[in-house]
Amino acid sequence: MNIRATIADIAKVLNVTPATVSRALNNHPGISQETKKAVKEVAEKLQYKRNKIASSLRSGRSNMIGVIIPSAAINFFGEVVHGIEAAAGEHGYSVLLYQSNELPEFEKKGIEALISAGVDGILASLAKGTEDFGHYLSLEEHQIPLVFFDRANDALGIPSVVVDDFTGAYKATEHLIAQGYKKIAHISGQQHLSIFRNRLEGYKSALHNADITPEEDWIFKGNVSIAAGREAVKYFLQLNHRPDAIFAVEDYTALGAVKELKEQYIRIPEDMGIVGFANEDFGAHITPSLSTIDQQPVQMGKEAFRLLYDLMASKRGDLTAVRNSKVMLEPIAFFRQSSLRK
Amino acid sequence: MNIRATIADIAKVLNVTPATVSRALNNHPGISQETKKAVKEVAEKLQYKRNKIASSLRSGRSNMIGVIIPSAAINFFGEVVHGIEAAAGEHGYSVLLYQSNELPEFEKKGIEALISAGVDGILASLAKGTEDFGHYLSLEEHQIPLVFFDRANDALGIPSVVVDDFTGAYKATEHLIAQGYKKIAHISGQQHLSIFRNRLEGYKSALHNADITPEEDWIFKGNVSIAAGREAVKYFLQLNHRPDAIFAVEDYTALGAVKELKEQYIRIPEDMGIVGFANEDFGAHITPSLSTIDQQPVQMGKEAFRLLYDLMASKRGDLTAVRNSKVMLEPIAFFRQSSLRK
DNA sequence: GTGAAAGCGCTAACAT
DNA sequence: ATGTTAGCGCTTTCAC
Repeated sequence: MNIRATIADIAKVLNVTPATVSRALNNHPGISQETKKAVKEVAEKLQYKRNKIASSLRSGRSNMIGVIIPSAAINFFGEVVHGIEAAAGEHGYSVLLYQSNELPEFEKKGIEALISAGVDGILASLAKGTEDFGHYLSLEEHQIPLVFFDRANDALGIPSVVVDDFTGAYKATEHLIAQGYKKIAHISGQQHLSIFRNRLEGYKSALHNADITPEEDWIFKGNVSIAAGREAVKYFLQLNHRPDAIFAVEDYTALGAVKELKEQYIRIPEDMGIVGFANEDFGAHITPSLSTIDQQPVQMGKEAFRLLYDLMASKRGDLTAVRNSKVMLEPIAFFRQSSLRK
Repeated sequence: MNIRATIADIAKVLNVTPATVSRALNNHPGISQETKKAVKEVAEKLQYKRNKIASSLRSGRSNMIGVIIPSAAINFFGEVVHGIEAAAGEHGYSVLLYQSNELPEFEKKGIEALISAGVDGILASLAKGTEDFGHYLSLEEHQIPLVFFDRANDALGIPSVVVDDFTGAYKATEHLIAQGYKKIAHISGQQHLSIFRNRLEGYKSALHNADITPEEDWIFKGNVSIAAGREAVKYFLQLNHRPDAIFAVEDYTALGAVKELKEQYIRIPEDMGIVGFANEDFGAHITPSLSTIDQQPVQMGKEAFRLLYDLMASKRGDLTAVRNSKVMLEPIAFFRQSSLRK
């Protein structure tokens, strides 16, 4: 069986037309059960596999979606992709993956590649540095639906799936307060990404509700990286009113903070409590193990696909229904050694 | 510009035929320079993008390759993918990524999906559990070239790119000997994967060359996981001649060992030296930091693509030239706290 | 150096 | 319930 069987081959065997075979294979309504059965049997016997290329060309749909992630090396995104793949698979969609490597130029190239690969829709999580969204907006012209997950920008009116960052940050901060920490600092991220802004707000709100007025100095605006975590710690340690706890916007930043603190022989959690965000794999393995907020990545992937699926279905129709829709997932707290001093 | 420009549109503007435009765009020899220039200018102006679907259908080539990895969450594979993407991009190829999640069934599904997506070639790294290679061998029937990277099986006669595992293991073991460890154990992996077998051999060889005769007990055959590392340690610790160092087949296994040792209050590296393999991200972050062997993942990805590229080029031609070709990369040692006691 | 014509494999109007 | 026909956009003989 060296050459692939086509619809015509099946048609010939059964003395029907290719159109009938196509319809049978696609479970069209107006085809008799017997014909469907017969067609499928022959297809099986001939090891027929649908030629997606031809199908796409004719139908204008590819049953492929594109996914753009900053980096597959970040565990969280790997998990989201699992969720996406699971949901996509259920609906007969394949997933094309692209890594932006946190670079806007790569993002742009990725989008172009996905467009010309003929994907029916795109799921994306923004690179940290992306501030110009032109390449994303261009998808509209191509009638290719787009859904953001995790790293979204609310101002664009593009549907998104995120964890409830505000609540997550609130929980983290509240927990540090409950552990008896008094001067809780925050290492924040790029403010053009909604998720980072919302975490900052959640942090502020928790302090406010506990009648704590944060010093200006307690908020360090970094760029979300191990290095930023280290810098932030250096900065905090030379303050007059040195903080006694840090809520970091994200686990890698928290990791940088932990490393720096250890090198400076500051005890965690005794002298400084730490909570991160994202529940990255390494958090459970480092010493002390890292408290963090889980973002339900698999669930996030599934929801993101579901949203995109609806958009693709209603493509030429009522887009406004899903416009601006935003799915929020509940964050789950994992408190470990780095913040448990009681 | 809502609807995509086609070759026919360009042809109309220039009063030539679509065939000429196609040839100009593809830099065919028998087309005048002026025509090429004119065509390309109009294409630019009309924002023409080649419809890859149509192109694929007609030419039988898609300029896409598929990559199957066990898990994007394993850092190493993410890096390899970077390398693949870089090399592929240079040659105008896009990359379709599939995660097998270490499950042979998913591997099979992935291959089928990639075939029907019309990829021109496949790069794959085997799932740990894969022992039946039928789905890979079926690619031959489809004339789709295949190259393994990292997790290969030599017996299949399929070209592969791997790090020189023997030498890497040798270096790791030699280093432990140099650090004064006397009873060096090895946690091994599934023996049907060449890389794991070769690491075992490298380990044995280094011991042999140092006139150390390994006890039978010192080799623990695990399944490459954190859990396996823990089990191995439990096993080693109850031996009469308890080992004083462990060379683990891979970093996650080493991590399991480290965790277990720490829980049992056995000091690393004083009482037990540890070396892993793969240079996973977390290795630099845990305490103590993990000694390991880097596999040059980016380079590996680039080489793998290059091999596949050659295979795709010589598709109908002389396949035997590249048959069985095996690229070996030099492993690079990173010795950190977990094995440095001098 | 360029044109004419055919067709990759499939699907979707329009018939019947 | 099925057949007929046409064509998605491109590439590739075969002409000239």
